[in-house]
Amino acid sequence: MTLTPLQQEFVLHFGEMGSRWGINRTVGQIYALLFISSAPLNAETITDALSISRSNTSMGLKELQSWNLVRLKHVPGDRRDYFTTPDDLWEIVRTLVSERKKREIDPTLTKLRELELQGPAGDDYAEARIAELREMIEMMTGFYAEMEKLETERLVKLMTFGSRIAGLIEKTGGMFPTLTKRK
Amino acid sequence: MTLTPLQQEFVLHFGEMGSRWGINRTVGQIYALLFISSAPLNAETITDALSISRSNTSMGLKELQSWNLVRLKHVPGDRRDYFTTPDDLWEIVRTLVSERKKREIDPTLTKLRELELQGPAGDDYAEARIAELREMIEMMTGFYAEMEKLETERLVKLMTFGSRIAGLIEKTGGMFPTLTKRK
DNA sequence: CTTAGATTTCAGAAATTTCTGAAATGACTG
DNA sequence: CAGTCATTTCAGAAATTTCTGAAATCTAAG
Repeated sequence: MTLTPLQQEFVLHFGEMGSRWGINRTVGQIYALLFISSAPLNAETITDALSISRSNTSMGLKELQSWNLVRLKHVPGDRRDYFTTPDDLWEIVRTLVSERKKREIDPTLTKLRELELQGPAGDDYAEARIAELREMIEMMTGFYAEMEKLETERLVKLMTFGSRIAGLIEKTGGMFPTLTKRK
Repeated sequence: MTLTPLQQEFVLHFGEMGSRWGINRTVGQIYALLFISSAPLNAETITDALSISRSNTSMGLKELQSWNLVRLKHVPGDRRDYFTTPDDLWEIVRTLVSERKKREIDPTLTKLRELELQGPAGDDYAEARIAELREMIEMMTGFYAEMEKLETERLVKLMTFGSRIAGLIEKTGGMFPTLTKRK
């Protein structure tokens, strides 16, 4: 398969960006290619579209699968595996956020709690700082847990009118007295 | 300077995590060390607390400065540079988010717009996909721009009562008619 | 059971990133 | 403006990550 110039440039860009994230260039390229392909692709096709080795493709796909970022499809009468990305961009974003949280945030939260449990270490400042950090992460993950429950439609509304919401808070003292009275 | 076991473990953890982000181990460790130190530290101190080379410390600090994650202080009568992290965790988070946006999101948005301007490339699916992605990123960065304006206090409220807000949207038809009538 | 894809694994090669020590630069002090 | 201390730069060394080709494994079909 030969890529159109548009595809080519898109794929290369995501390869570059991939490195700024935690993922490597090839994985970024594979993902980008699947993302802009209307039909599922098999490993062979990816391999020659990106001019990489077959084994590299295999590892890249494995990595993407471990992130839940690609879907496996089967074409009747063909026993090769075909891959796609979900059509729904929101689904993709949700997956991305949730996986990054799992890998980047959760282990840290666990570690911080662990450190706190080890009890007073005679280093008040460090202890206070760790507690403070843990509390902030807990607040943010708590918020995230709530957001996670919302359907796409409401999330879009929230984002589209985001800022007004904050102003709105001030006007809801009656509904949520604890909300405006706190602190 | 010798680290307490608590500091040691904290620093090592952030070194590890650093790699899962885009930053390297040493940079993560330097940041972690500054974060849990009550007073500003100079390069020499960091160098021997972490057992790394002086030049590595210099490069790490430079990197952290380019991220705006670290503040330079001066101790009267001492001409060495001293470094700290901001006391306010919210400030740190804001910086982090804004820098990551600048490095990870903005260049992609620019690239996508650029690709769209190159005009019809006879690849309808890819073009549609790119437009869709651009729109989503625009919505999210728009939302972010609004959030950025909020003071900490309101942000905390928003996060603490996050989920209820979404429910609230439904009840504000009178205030924001376009909000509930859309689509 | 055998054969023919298809995919995965893995050890080493290649590429990239990180780290170091030495030298260069900068900047304050007497 | 010479001397001292602090910081930065940089070329090469060391470490790590990524990639490849060959071999191993897996799976469906005959």
